Amino acid sequence: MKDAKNVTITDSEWMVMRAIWTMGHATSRELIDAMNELEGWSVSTTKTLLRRLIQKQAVAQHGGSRPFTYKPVVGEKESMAAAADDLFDHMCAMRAGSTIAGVIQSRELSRADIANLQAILAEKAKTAPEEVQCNCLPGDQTC
Amino acid sequence: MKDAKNVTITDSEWMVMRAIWTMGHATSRELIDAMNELEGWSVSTTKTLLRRLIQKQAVAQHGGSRPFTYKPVVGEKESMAAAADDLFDHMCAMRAGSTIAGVIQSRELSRADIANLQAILAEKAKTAPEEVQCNCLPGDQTC
DNA sequence: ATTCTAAGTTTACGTTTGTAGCCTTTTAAC
DNA sequence: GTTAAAAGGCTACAAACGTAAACTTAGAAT
Repeated sequence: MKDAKNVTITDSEWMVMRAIWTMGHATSRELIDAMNELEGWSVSTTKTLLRRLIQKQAVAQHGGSRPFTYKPVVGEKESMAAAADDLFDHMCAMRAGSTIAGVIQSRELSRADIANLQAILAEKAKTAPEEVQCNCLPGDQTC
Repeated sequence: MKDAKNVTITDSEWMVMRAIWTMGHATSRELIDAMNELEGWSVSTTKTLLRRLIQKQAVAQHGGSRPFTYKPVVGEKESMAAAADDLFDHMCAMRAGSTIAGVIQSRELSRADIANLQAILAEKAKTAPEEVQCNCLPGDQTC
């Protein structure tokens, strides 16, 4: 799998990627129909997005003749991690904790998810610093 | 404080907001200097971003005469929560857990942050479902 | 009162994004 | 073999973004 870190997927493209990831592989027809149903997009819109995704090598065309099959090149998990990292990179490091707290509260998580997070936190607690510094401006300060 | 949900802050604008949030309030001069040091931006660039932030009412101008003082209208915490929610809204609900796990692992968290997250998780565990459904396509399926 | 300068305002411009129409090949059907 | 319907490709176009130059006005200094 290609490194998702180097591919920036836009909001609209993200919708197409979700469909492809879920389907595993799909023809343009299937994607066009799915996007039409999901987002109300016209045929052209999905085609354009698909083309752009191929251009940025997030998706690849397979099969020698029409209709081609389209498959993801970047993984879902990696792409999501990259997007999340990107977001948190833009935010104050000091506030990451409370932002994560908000996300956890607002999302549905399975028992397994929660157990996993608890394990990670327990491990992380061992080496956690007393404070995290604000990294918004040069020099130390609190935001 | 204005509802951050209704204001979309772009990546560049986000940098300016961080500075304003951290400073609490600032003159354009202070912001221009900070952005120049932080991002290497020209005077004009910071001025443009500031204007756009005022336009979308994320920042307000204060004081009757020059130089004006600029203050945040939207809160940092709310804006971060809105941005995070926006991100997770675009992702498969089924993968939220592992994405959060990735974030927690890659970010620095204070002891207090961790304790807080643990408390939230303990509470959430009480009513957690066995599974979270994929919500990428119409109809049930797994991605 | 005049002038200089910092602060603020207008305009600009290439790129990306969201959204979509139209043209051109294939393949499938007759 | 000719034709119609898909699939694919090319073009378009307004809005948003990132980045910045040029112009104008209001205080500050003389």
